[in-house]
Parts: sequence; C-alpha cells; structure tokens
Amino acid sequence: MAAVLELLPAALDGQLTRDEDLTHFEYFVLASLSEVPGRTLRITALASQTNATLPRISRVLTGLEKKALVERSECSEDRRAKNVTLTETGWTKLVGAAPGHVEFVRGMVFDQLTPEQVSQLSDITTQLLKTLDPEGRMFASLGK
Amino acid sequence: MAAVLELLPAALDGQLTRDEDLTHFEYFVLASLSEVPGRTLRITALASQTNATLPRISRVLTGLEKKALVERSECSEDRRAKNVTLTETGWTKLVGAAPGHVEFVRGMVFDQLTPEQVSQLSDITTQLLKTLDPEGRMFASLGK
DNA sequence: ACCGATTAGTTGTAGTTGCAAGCGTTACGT
DNA sequence: ACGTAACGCTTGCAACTACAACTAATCGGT
Repeated sequence: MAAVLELLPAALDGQLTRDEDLTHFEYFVLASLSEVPGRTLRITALASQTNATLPRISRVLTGLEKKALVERSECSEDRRAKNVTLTETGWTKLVGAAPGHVEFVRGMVFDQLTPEQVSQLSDITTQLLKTLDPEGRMFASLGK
Repeated sequence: MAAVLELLPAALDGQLTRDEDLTHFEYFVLASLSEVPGRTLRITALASQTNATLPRISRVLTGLEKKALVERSECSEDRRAKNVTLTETGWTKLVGAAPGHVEFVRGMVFDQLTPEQVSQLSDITTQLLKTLDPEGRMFASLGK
C-alpha cells in the first residue's frame, strides 16, 4: 500500500512531464484556475486549493507565467494581493493535455479495477479526506 | 482521490520528520534493510526495492552513514559493488520509530475505515501494484 | 589473453521545495 | 491619527532529487 503511494504519483507525473512538459502540480494549478469563474484566483486561495505553500506557488507561477500560461495582475480590492488568471494559451494547453492524462489515469487505475472496486475506492478516499483535509480545501479535480 | 495521493504522503513524511528526524524514504530504507537476512543488501538491490535511482540512494546512504545508522562495506564477490548493512544503532532507531509511525498511520487511515473497507483497500492496492510494479520489486513493508 | 561493451557506484550540475526573513500594505487598539 | 500587529507575497538559503558524466571493475567475443 505504501508502494502505491510511492509509484502512482511518480507514474502520473512522468506521463505529464513526457507528453506535455508539465509537472502534475502545474497541471493541477491550471486545472484549478480553469474551474473557477473568470479563471482567476488570488494567490493565497490558489495555494490553499492546491495544498501548496506560498513560496512554492509563487515560484511555480513565475514559471507558468514565463510560458504564458497564466498572468499575474494587481488586485484592486487589496493592494497587497495579486490575482492570477489562466490565459487563453493556458486554457488551450490544459484542454490539450487533459484527454491524454485522463486516458493514462484510466488505463493505470480504473481499467485495472472492477466497477465495484472503483466505487469502493471512491468511498474510501472520500472517507480519508475527512481526516486529511477537514476543511475541504482541495476539491476533486477533473473527475480524478 | 488525487487529493489523497497528495496529502497522505505529506502527512506521513511530516510525522516521521518531526518525531524522528527521518524522512519517510530514509525510514523505508532502514526498514528494507531490517527485513533481510544479515540486514545487508547491495546498493543496487536496495535502490530497486525502494524504487530509488542510484544517485539518490547513494546520497541518502551517505547521510544515514553520517548518523551511523548504516555502514558501507566492500563486496567480496564483486569489487565494483558495495554492501550496506543496518548497524545496531540503525536497528535501534528503526525499532524506536516504528511504533509511533505505525500508530500514526493507523489513526490516519485504518481507524477511519470499516474493517470491510480496509479489506477492500488491500485488494485494490494489490491489484494496482500488478500494473505499477509488475516485477514486484517493492515489497510490503511493516504491514503498510 | 585482449579490447570493447556493460555494470556498480559516485559526483557535477541544474531544478524544485520548504523554512525563515524581508518588503509593502492593511487592520486594529488606543 | 498613530503605532503596532497581522497579512500577502517574494526572495535567500539549505536540503533533496534527477540526469548526465565519470571512475573502477567485470563480462564477452574473438
């Protein structure tokens, strides 16, 4: 069981990095932005939803900004804060990456299990999240 | 489900680092050595069992050696190779760390699930490992 | 027996991450 | 209104990791 925790994230990360030159975390950031009205979030909110520290998000955003996938802009309500927006390029990137990634996850996980097991796994992870993420900061992303 | 993959390893790592000044990976290395006759393994074998690259194992072993938890020695059969042995200090460290860690995992995972779900989860992970680790390089460690 | 190819392990280098410290902005108590 | 505390984010630094290049030893074909 510890082995799954070790191997599965690495496998997922590997596919995205090879095929799309995105880490799983970067993908998750783009996906989080895409699911929000205006495709815009404050940096702290984004950090919370992706379970990242502020320094980590800050540096990853710098990288994504260099690739023109997101944009930072000043927040009018609070001049300390900044908004991050998914650019059109970022949206296109995400839409291009998603099918391959979803397909990979399906082949790696869901195709290996019976429909019953998939249902059981869903219940189990939901249950575990109550302890791991009591405030429900992280949401399910793209049906994963 | 992705959230569990993100949060659970971080939680496990955190407990060990706080309480024992060991990363989860270091703990896993010590545990792997402890389960083997003579508590000794060739470095490549250890890398394979822990799913680590050779450079990674090499540097982690250097760290563990500095703490006197393991020892490197020449391999008589192949002078390119080296053996790594869990020292008495390392064994003591592992035995001291295990109960707290096991307890933490239990509280975090198993206590949250019904006995039925634990059984289902075990079947599911076994099934997933057939794809993730077809050669069975990684073994279950300490009932996790 | 020899030479090229492979293997075991270590080290150089670059990229990622967390913690702590920093800068500027806002909120709060008086 | 003023000064201190708290907040939002970024940056310095140290630790960890992967990839590639390196050294040393063994294997294989001739």
